[in-house]
Amino acid sequence: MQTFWSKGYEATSVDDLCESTGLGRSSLYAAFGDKQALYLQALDRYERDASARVSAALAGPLPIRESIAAFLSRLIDDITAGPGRRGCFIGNCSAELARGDRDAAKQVRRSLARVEKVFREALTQAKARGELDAASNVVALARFLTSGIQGLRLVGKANPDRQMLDDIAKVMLRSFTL
Amino acid sequence: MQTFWSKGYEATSVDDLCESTGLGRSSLYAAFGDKQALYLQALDRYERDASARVSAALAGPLPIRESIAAFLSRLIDDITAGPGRRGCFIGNCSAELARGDRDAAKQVRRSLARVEKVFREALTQAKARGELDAASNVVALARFLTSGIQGLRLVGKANPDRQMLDDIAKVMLRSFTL
DNA sequence: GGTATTCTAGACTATATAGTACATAATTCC
DNA sequence: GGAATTATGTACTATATAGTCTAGAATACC
Repeated sequence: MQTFWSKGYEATSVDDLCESTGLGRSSLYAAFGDKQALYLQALDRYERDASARVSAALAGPLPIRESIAAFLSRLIDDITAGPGRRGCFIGNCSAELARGDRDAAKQVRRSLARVEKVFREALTQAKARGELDAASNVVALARFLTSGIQGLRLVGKANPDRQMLDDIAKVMLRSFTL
Repeated sequence: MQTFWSKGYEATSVDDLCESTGLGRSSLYAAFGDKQALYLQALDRYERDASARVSAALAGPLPIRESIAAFLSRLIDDITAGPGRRGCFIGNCSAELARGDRDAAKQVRRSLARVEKVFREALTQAKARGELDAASNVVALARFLTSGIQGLRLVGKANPDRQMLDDIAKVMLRSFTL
């Protein structure tokens, strides 16, 4: 997963995968099928990790706006201080899948929908608690967040500048004031 | 440019480029240098086109919020009805190449900065005309738009669903009310 | 019109890559 | 402990690819 995430599908060779997994070629093919199958499994693993992270960030007792602010702040930490310039694996896949890989496209849609759902549910609860305007469209807000994260990670990949990313997050957060 | 845009760097072969340009191999190499040089030139061309499009969209007599709304609407038209699933060439490059190619990463930063600048200048003028809150941070707003477009194009690439993209644009626009 | 220069097509080279075959090593199971 | 099964290392195949080279066509120049 790390290797595909860092290098992308096309730029990752099976030899790279053997090295990063420590497996021989035969074992790799026996365990995961071909390169594309392994890619999809890596993507699946990433999806679970990522949606769990979002879920955990929103689960606390804090008001939703604070939770989202903390989540975005940690995201920016990761972009600027993490093992740089990898972006979001799902976003990378979406960008690269111009190749015409229908399976990968389907999985990207599923992953994005899953993240959107986590946001939507948290926002729905927050709205019920009165933390959001009663007229708020939680579906639209969840979609906005999902897309916004992709934007942050993508521009942050090319230019991991905290001030810039903080600016973006700050404007995003204004959509979640009561 | 079209070919690199549609297929990405790694997935585009020199044969593909010969076919789409109608040039033979020798002519291609003579005219543009190697594959990477041609890629950077294609990216440069895209940057000029894209920033000119943004510039034109914001130049009219309409209030800035209307201009941005119209721009986003046309962007969504393009994502949903255009020759599908290509995303933004700059964003694709950021996703694919920011990993190792320093030149490409630099050009992506420059392109994003150029778009940001176009937004910033238009927003500054709009603010002076009283179309934005006097306390607006036009730099942050410009960055937010630049990033937001990347997000739209990226999620729209995987899932060119107008309703979803309209939802996102709607929330984005709320940041530009007086 | 003929020579010099530039351009172009396609063969060619060297290399990298995905996937397979097969022999050997490890493990299981009785 | 030994046979049967499973896992693994490595050589191999077929193919694709970036970039070069050369012979010949097109063009420019006088």
